[in-house]
Amino acid sequence: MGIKIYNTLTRKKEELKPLNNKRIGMYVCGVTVYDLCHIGHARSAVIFDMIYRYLKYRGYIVTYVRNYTDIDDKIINRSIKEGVNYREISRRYIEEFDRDMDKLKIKTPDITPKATQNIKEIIDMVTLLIERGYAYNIEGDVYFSVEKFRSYGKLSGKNIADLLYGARVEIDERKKNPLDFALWKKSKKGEPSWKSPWGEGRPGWHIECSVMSQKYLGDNFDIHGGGMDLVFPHHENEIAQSESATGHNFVNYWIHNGFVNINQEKMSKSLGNITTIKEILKKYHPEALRLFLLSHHYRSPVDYNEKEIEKSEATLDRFYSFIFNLDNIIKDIQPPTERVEAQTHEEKKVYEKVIALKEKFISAMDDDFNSAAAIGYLLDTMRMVNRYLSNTNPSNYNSFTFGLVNEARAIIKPLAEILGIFDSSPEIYKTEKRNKKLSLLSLSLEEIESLIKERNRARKEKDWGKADEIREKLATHSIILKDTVQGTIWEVK
RNA sequence: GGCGGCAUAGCCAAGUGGCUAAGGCAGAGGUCUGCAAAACCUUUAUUCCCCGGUUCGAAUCCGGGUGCCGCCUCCA
Repeated sequence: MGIKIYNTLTRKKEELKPLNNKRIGMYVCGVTVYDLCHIGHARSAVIFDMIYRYLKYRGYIVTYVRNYTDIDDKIINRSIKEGVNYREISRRYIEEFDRDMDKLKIKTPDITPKATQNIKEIIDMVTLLIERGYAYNIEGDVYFSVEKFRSYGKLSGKNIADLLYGARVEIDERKKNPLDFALWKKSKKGEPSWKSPWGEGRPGWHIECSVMSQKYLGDNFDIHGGGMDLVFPHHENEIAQSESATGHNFVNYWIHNGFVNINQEKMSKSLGNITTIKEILKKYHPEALRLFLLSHHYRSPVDYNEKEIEKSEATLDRFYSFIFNLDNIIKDIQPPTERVEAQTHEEKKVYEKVIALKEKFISAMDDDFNSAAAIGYLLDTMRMVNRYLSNTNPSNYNSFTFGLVNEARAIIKPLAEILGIFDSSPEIYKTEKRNKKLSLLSLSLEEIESLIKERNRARKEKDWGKADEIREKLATHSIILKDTVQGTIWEVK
């Protein structure tokens, strides 16, 4: 059994059958670069990054295209507001986007085209659509005629009559149908514009994705993705444009990710609850955000709040402690050359659990990328190994123990890499997390360390009162102390 | 008005016809510790919004009800 994908077009889970054997073309709508990216963008990026990584893990050769919409009303509005060229706005926010993606460990897609670099191709497709009778020019504005495309509405499950009935669209008397959408917009004075057969203007929003996907992936390709909200009208319009232009089927599998709410409310400018990636990463480790997002099925709506991401952070801590323990156990040991058979009932149980992880993980991911279930299996395995280790006296560790630990590490590592979490070394993770938290504190590193020294002097003299006093003082600054055999270590809560 | 989705423990969440209803957080008990913390172990839903039906068997399928949400306007 291969990978099954929920296809928005058919509303069913379907087995993935690529057009070209092991090759897969995947296009995901990127961002309009007019502002900082928020957690909703992060979700889409993380989800499709996970899908991209997983498809590659399963042996597919994926060509992943994600565009930048770098010309649009919103960009123009912002440039007018700030009194700078629109290119300055798009350049700035592309940079910000790339920085966010980098921090979230999003793999860079194979191709990241920009709309403004494809103006010639856009004009060509609009010309073709006019020639074929699907589009018409009115005083320099070119519209797509939805009535000409027979299956308009097939992706979103709507039809033209229903859409018109409840429509809140502005009526433009010049359009043949109120639902007709712009392929090319005549530019106003001072706006960015390109020469075209219809006069100076710029592309509409939908046409760029039709053009860029076709250019890099061909007339018909495998996967097209984006946020749930893009189903209508954006993706519906893409289908209309592309299928009208080529005369045949456009995309085989449509994948859409669910939305992120903030404290049970929809994110919106008017509510003032837009939570940017930047803001979140100031306080929390990027892997905590990834884990939070991937712990929910990609199609479900997700409610973001600080309590939830702190839970994810706690899980991450636990996981890295686990890896740290494993690493310590096998640190000074030569890896066993022969697999040692499990002897006791308990050994057999834990060994089977470890060996079964990979298959379970894959079967969860094969089933419409169920990363939440996959993470569950990972944590379940972790608990089983911990149980075995806690029931075994370190002095009784034998070649089975070392073999088991080795095997567990070898199985977990590549699976964690698919999710982009549990992927770092425990030391790096700890340092990154500590530095992040420390930057939010009023205490400096030196102050903390000198207080710890003072406390340890008091402890030596068994002055518990003073020692506890210092510990509490640090606690009020969110510094948690742990007295271990190796000495006192500290962490920022 | 049209189209679509969701409802599983205190909370988050997987599971869509049959093995003990994953996993996480919080709670309780324990190991460790000067006391803690962290880490680790154990434990926590006879039941899946309600009512009816199909079936040998339903959280899962069907019908009805209730509640929540999304899209139809720029939006990831």
